[in-house]
Amino acid sequence: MAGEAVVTAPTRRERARAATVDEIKQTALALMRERATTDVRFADIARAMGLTAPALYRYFADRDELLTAMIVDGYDDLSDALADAAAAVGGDDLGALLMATAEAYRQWASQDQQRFALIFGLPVPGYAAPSEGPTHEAAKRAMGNLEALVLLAMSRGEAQAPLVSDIGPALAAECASNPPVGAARAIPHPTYQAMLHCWAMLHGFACLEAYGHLHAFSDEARDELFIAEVRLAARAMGLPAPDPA
Amino acid sequence: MAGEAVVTAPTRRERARAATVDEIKQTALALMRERATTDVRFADIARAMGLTAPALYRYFADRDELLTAMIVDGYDDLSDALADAAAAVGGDDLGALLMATAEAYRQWASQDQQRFALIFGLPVPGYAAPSEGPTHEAAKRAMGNLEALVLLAMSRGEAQAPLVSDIGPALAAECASNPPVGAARAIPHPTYQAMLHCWAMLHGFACLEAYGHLHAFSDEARDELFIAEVRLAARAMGLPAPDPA
DNA sequence: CATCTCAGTGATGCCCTGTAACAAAACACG
DNA sequence: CGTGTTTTGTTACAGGGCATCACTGAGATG
Repeated sequence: MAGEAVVTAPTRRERARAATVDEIKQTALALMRERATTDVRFADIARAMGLTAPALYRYFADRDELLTAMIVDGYDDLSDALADAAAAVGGDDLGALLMATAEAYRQWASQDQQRFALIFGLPVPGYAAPSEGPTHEAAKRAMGNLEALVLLAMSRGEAQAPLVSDIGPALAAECASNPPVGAARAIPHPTYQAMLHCWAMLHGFACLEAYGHLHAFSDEARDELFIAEVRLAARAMGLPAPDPA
Repeated sequence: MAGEAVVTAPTRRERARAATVDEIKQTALALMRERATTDVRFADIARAMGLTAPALYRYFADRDELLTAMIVDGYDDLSDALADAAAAVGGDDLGALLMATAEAYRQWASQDQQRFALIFGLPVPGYAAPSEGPTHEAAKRAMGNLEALVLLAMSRGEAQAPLVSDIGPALAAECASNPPVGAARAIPHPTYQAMLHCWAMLHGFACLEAYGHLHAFSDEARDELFIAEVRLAARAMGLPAPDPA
């Protein structure tokens, strides 16, 4: 019976539906931010939208399904934020690119604590993340941004030897045979290792700051600290040290 | 009426009560681990203990109160784990001390994901962290361990110049006047900065690993990676590079 | 023994999730 | 325009967790 009209333009109804789905996600996010929690009540979302709770089940089978959708959105948004930041620099200065990407990661985490927690934190109470699912995608994409930077540096001949050159056998084997990220094969292992170092530092800083564990410092001090840390990481990777943004 | 017997030894009843309080927390933790969630149901805890739910309200006014207690315990336990790891090394080798402390942090996060999330993640659903409360304590204590190491290195004359020596004015001012951690005043600012770098890296690695975002690597590769990262951080701080554990 | 305190229970109210049966609006088409 | 279908939303309800209350029984106290 049905099965034909798949490629046609979205009908009026489909557009309305998509808008509602979006409104639900936005409302849920707003509630998360307001309550500083990733634990959203379906009933509250509905109330905030002037609906009754069961209505939402027309759009999401489950509370988990909503969360999954929001997590996927989060991936995309973070990816976009990083890409946009890099694009805004214009492709010239490698150090500036790194700094902009790092700063974008940091900003995103701080301004979107809830989504950051959704993506990188423990699974939300009831939510069981599909194992081997989108979680790995997030990690790969985040790393992918750094990776692109390093590849660019190598192709330009601006990359220098990373600070630590020894590397364990298991890590070397895995990077060569089954690289965790796309083009890892083309990156020298020590450099790859330094990239992971950079990511860990970046992620750690973002977590600590986003969750308020760095609030003993003023905003300015945190900014300075972050810049210095990115410069340090750049040095570890053998990339040119970025200027303070 | 009452108000005298405060310093006396705990009575039989008090001991029983303390034991029950402890059993409740242990049971809750076991359930968290089992279900891979920080969301514990009061009813389930009671069931697991052979009680009915209302009985727990004799010991904790609230689900939040239980969580708060568990968070505080978590701080202490993490602190202890780090201190124990350092103590087990015996005070000789500075590099080994750093490696042991770092490894303890990592281990604790991985083996105790739920408590790690409890301490360093977003506040649990209902729980509103008292601003300026125990959260800062956790951060200070974690940093305190690194701090002690650096101070030890300095007193022994084993500390070298950190890799990045420039430091921003705001950070310098705050370290001097109102140090976020105890003895920061006595530590050169660039070294202090490198310490924070180390902590961020450590925390980031712990988070990524504990929450499964590093599972693209085998256990061995992760071990090697971690060792390399700690050595890199040691170098950044101007400490002697630790041998692989 | 009489009394008091406290751990624990069953019953209860409230709220949230998710399902089911039903009403009404939007749409499709003769 | 009118009729039948799809979609959206509603109310009603079962299931379960949180938290309170009034009550019982056991252990401590005089």
